[in-house]
Amino acid sequence: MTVRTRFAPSPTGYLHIGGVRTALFNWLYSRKHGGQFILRIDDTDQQRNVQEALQPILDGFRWLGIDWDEGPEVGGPCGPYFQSQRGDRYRDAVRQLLQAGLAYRDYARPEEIQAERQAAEREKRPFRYSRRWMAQDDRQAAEWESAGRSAVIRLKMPTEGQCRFTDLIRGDVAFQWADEQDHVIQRADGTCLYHLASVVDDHDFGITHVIRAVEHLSNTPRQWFIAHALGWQPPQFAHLPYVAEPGSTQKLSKRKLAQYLKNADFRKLFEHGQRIADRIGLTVAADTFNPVIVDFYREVGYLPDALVNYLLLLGWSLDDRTEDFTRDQMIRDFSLERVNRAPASFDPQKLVAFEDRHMRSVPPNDKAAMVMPFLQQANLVGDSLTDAIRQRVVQILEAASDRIKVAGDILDYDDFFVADDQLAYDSQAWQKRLVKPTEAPERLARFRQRLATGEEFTAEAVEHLMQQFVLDESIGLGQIIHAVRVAVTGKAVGFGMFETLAILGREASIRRIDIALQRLASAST
RNA sequence: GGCCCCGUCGUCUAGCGGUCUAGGACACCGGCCUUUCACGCCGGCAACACGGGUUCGAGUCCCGUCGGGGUCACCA
Repeated sequence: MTVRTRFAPSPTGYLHIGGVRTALFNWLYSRKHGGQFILRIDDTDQQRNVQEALQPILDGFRWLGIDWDEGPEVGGPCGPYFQSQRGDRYRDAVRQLLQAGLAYRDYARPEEIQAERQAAEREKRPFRYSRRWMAQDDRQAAEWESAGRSAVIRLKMPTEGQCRFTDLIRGDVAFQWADEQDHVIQRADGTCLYHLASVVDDHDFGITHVIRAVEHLSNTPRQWFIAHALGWQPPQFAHLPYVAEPGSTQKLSKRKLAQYLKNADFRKLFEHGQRIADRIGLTVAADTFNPVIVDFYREVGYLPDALVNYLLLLGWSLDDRTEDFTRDQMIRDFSLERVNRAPASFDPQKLVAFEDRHMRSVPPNDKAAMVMPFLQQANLVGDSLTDAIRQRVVQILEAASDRIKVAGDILDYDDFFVADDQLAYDSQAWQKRLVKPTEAPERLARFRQRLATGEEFTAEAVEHLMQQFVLDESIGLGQIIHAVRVAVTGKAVGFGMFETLAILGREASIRRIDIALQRLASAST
């Protein structure tokens, strides 16, 4: 039998990182076994604009390189893949359940159920609905209806024995039927609920393995019951541990951003992203610009492969040392047996380490392509890219090497793209390197004269020049280099000084030093 | 509270009865390198929740305790 797995997001407008991991494991499992991965949209309870709320999710998966064989935008033989369009199918199933006597029409009012529940609580016994308003036949139903009542359909769950099944991750599990409820599967208005819909879809789509978060483990008995009641063999189940908060064992939530920001590592991750977002004028939407949501990583220029690689290792491992996986390797090596049972907490530092490592292996031209949109959005380069700009970007990338961890980090080197007289100076660096050392301006002026001489203006040539200058002045390299750096980049830190000057070129370097000297002169008068 | 799940360094994990004085990675702390920031290299700190069993032998099996978490909808 062909392996068929699925991921069933509800259209909420954002892709949660825990959801991505679940989807990834499903995708990997299907790819590993030469099967299919299906995307189904759980919009049974959605009144909002589904398409609009779905787009970010589909975009997220595409960006991550998690493709689906059937589902929205690609179709497939089992469609429609939107639950909102499958109501008739669900109602057929409910009818079948009713006929088989495994579901019933319940005419209880919500407050009546509530009263029973409270009574049970008061008496400290587990609640289970009495079936007081279960219609025995059509006559009784008609009677209650004429009394102004309406019916929901409930499952007629077993009251004794247990539900047993083998979970591919957790092993044998058992639940007492007596602890289960007669869950509602269809509302009075005829719409059906998640559990029913999910079981019907899994069957209709030929899903063989349901790989989902452990939150669903306790839902499994009722779904198991529905499947059997409909005469179907339930799929295999595999319940993944949830992804926990940084530094905690609680489930990661997209609603607790403010709380997570108290965690230093999480905050650093967020603020780094936020700086980039500010620079490109990204209107930061509070509910999606959040490291718990995938959009965050795409917007600031993370590598999808790094995110995926990190997520892969959150709850799964191959052995005691392998950490870096290409897509092919992860497909080859993935297995449910090696999924962990304990929750794994989201560690921003480790994610960044993966990003860093993956970024190192990106060829310069690819990196340039990644970085270009950020320069454009920050208005540092125009929409049409000239060869000169491309060349400069590649030079910067080479000089910066692994200092650029995410594509948006290119903005740390904005000084290479602004006009010489528009350069912004870090005031602390300015003070420390140009104002406080009283001899700095004059020395800088002398160095500027040297820069104007010589033939070539390569990094090597500039280095030579500076070494000679230091000898002649009988000073250490540090006594000139910092002043030059602040003068030409405005910043206290950067990559190699000689590369910096070479990329800037002789003309701009000299002009920037002149501008800095003028500023110094006018400030001291 | 009922039911269920989980419990190895700060974090992700390896470990499927002896080779574990518990291995790797990230982080952290030193040192080296160095024009800054990084990188790199070298070194270091750091864990089997606890208590009983079983066994010649337990991180590994069993029971209990404690701790953490999930879930208990006419949400998905």
